Amino acid sequence: MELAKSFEPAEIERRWYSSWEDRGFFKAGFDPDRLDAFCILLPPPNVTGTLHMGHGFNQTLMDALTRYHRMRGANTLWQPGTDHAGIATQIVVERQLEAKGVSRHDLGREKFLEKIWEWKEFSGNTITRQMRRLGTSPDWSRERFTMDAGLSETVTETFVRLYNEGLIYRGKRLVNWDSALHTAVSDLEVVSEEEDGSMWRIRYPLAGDASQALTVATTRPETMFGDVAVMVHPEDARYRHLIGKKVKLPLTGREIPVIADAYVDPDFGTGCVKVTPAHDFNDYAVGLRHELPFVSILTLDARINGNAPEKYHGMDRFDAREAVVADLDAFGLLAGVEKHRLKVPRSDRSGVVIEPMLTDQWFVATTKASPDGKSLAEKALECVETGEICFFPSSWVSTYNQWLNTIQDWCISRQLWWGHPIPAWYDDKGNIYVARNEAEARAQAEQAGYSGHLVRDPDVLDTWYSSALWPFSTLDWTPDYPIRPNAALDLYLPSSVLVTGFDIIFFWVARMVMMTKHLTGEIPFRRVYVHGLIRDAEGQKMSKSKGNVLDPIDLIDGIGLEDLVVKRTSGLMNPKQADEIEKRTRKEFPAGIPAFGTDALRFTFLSLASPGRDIKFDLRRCEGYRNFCNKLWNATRFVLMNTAGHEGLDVDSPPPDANAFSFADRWIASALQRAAAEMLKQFAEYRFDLLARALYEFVWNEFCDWYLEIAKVQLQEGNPEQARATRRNLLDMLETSLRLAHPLIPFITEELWQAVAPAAGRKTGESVMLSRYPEPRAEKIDAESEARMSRLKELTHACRNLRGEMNLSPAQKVPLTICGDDLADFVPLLKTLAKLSEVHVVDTMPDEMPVALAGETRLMLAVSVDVAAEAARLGKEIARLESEIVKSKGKLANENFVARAPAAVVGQEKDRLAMAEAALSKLRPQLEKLSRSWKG
RNA sequence: GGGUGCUUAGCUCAGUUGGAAGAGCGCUAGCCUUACAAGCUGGAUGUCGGCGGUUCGAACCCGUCAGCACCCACCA
Repeated sequence: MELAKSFEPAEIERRWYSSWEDRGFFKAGFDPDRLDAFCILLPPPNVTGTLHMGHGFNQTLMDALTRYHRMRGANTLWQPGTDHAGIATQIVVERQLEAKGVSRHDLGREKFLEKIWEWKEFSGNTITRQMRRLGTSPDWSRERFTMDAGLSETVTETFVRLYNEGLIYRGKRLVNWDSALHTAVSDLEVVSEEEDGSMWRIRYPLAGDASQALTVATTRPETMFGDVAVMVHPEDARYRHLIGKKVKLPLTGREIPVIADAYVDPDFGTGCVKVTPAHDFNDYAVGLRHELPFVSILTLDARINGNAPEKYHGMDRFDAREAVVADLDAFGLLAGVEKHRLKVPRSDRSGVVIEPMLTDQWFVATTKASPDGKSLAEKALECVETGEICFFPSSWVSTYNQWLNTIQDWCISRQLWWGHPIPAWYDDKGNIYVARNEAEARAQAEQAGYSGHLVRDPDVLDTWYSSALWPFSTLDWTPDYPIRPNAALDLYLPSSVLVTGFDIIFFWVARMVMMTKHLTGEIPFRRVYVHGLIRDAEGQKMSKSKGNVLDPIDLIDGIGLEDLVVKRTSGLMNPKQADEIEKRTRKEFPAGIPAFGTDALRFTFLSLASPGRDIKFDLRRCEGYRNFCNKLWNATRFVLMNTAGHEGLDVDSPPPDANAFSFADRWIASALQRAAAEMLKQFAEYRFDLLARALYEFVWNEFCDWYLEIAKVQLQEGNPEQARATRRNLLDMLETSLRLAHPLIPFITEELWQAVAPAAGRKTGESVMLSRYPEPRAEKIDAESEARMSRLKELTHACRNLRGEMNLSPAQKVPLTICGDDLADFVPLLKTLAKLSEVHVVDTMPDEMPVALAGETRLMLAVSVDVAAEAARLGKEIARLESEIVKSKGKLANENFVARAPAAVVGQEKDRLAMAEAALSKLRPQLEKLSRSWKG
């Protein structure tokens, strides 16, 4: 098999993925003989979405883990699937209809849902297709969708259970209302940003005495029609005498009481607060405390309703604000207005200002005790507290705890059409029947003595409700498990590790723990690995509107500048940004983006995955790791070129004579074991950055830089048995390295392994995926060979350094004279590594120049020398040694140091001093001789 | 208001029980040395954010200040 001269990823990737998938290599393992089970849940991406860098990163980590455990022989399941993403998907399809001038209401619910299903069918494979480009290895045959029949049944079943346990309830509550999307949203779906606004001061005249007035301060004057009180601090001397009196609500004439509540901060605003319980969360609490009425003054699309004076009916809330202010001013009731920075709550999805709105909604009671005595939140806290679930890095525990300790009930109903319908039916009188289906609901109603018409609740559930069930719903959980057997649940719940970004710890992680623990009694996963966000090279979040989005597929395949510009500037919400984005893109990527291939991209993600950090994605890193792939590629070419056609290299042929292996052969085997052990350790600790580095350093810095060069010498100068040993060792090291690297860079390793493994005597036709991950073998660690190797490296560096300092051309081979014991093994290697014409080992050094030191060994290159430059070089070195000696002596003279530091540290210091003094004693005479010859 | 993380070479970042600071990229000098110019060899570069403390010894532990980023709650 001939390898191309350089690594060309595109064709390789195309070939291998389908071969793996077709041969069923990703399928979940159910082998009872295997001891370990390893399971990862794919955080289900939006079914109609496209892959972004965050997915790429997240999935690369999961795939590395999955491939690793699979190769180590565990039963493995990477459970894939997609999410229906209620609001997001509905918005997309509504926009498409809008473009044709049709609204969802024109179509009606059923037709609209049909349209969404059509869109799902059309675009639903995009993201899973893209995942395949990343080389991911989930069990596609088990792919699930949150709205599959089975998963939907689980949604219904769990809803009914939780309702029957009193953990789901319906009630009229103040909720976050998105007036554009016409739905409630949960607390987590509201984002507050500081914005410029105004604070108006409005006089509320005292009832019966218009000469007196309380001045309230408000940022939302239009809500005054819903005011039911004015409150002051009970101790506030300015207003204490007015508590219990009434004021006249301007523009309406309605009389409302002045109440006292310690919630008021006397130093803020005017110290008088208007109380609007139906449109403000704090006021809502005040209203409950003081048993005030709740007056809602807005319609569901945020227009003024009939509870306000007629003049304002139907006005948009912001128009009403202006009108109210103007009218107050006209009546002389406006006391003033100031600019004011305030946090404005906006809907995460639509961007409109959230309106607290009193509506009937469904909630999960997160802090209410369940029948077994503990609330969902308590159980979720307990799982982490006991260590059943561990976070990596562990610092996320406090975030998790803090949220669960202050959690509010979770609003799970959405006034949308796309999602899981709520399994509740109502009779004429509004009685609720929660049931698995209409027949069951009817039975309940009849039992209650009602036989009339039942109406199903029109709402659907929050998308995150079904996501919270993901750990067991995807494993086809049934209510009668474990009576009804389910091997997948037996083996894969709890899953091993959840790999996710911190942005969904609340949305998803905490809720999975609450629901899974309560409903199945099991934790959903044993570990949570929390990674950072991928940002652009400047550390900015990637977003379409900033035009700084990178598409992982473009990094794999490459993209021309013009295509990239078009991609980044089309479909913008605000087309005005296009020019700026185009300019920046042209500046940042003047030549577009080259094709790096999947393996390079994966290796980059892994290398950047340091814990507790967001990632500034730098294309140059990607380039560096593509080069690494190329290095591996060419190292393989070298090995194959030098082994092809030789006999006795496969593992089944008799092993070479033990002493045919050199210390270098044993050293590289030892180094490989250390690398393998390091990889295992770092896999266990989720230090993907460190394991990528361990591999990189071994392959490039040890195997390629040193061993391959040494192997050249051994092949050329060794006897046939030694050459055979070297060839076997080359194949062995390389074959093992490829297995070691496979979970990180699956495509290139498979391609190369197919050529290397047969040469090494492993069966052909198989896949590196089916091979065993290298277990570190401690007996291969060879300290003596390592010591000899570091000696050789030291000598080589000394020679090269000398050459460099003397400006010798790499082409110029020079003779070396060297003084020391036990150098015989090194001579032939040194000749090649340091480009020497010959090497003389002598007992005493002749008086010639120049001389360098490697440890205590003196070496000399026999070349004519620029005496002045050489004197300067020696002088510099001597000065360095002298300062080292001063430092060491100082330390050793410190009684405290000698007395208190560990013996090993003191010993180390003594050695250091001895070495420096010995070196100095050799260099000083050298410099003297040099100066004499210079003068002479 | 509460909480978290970060600050190390020009850039991006490692530094795992405290023992004389590392990598990649970039820079620089020189090389097409038959695996690789996506490469090889040599070189330069740091008061480890500031200040205090603990210690024989601090990038690392403690305190404090500053800057940056983020999360949660939220003052009408």
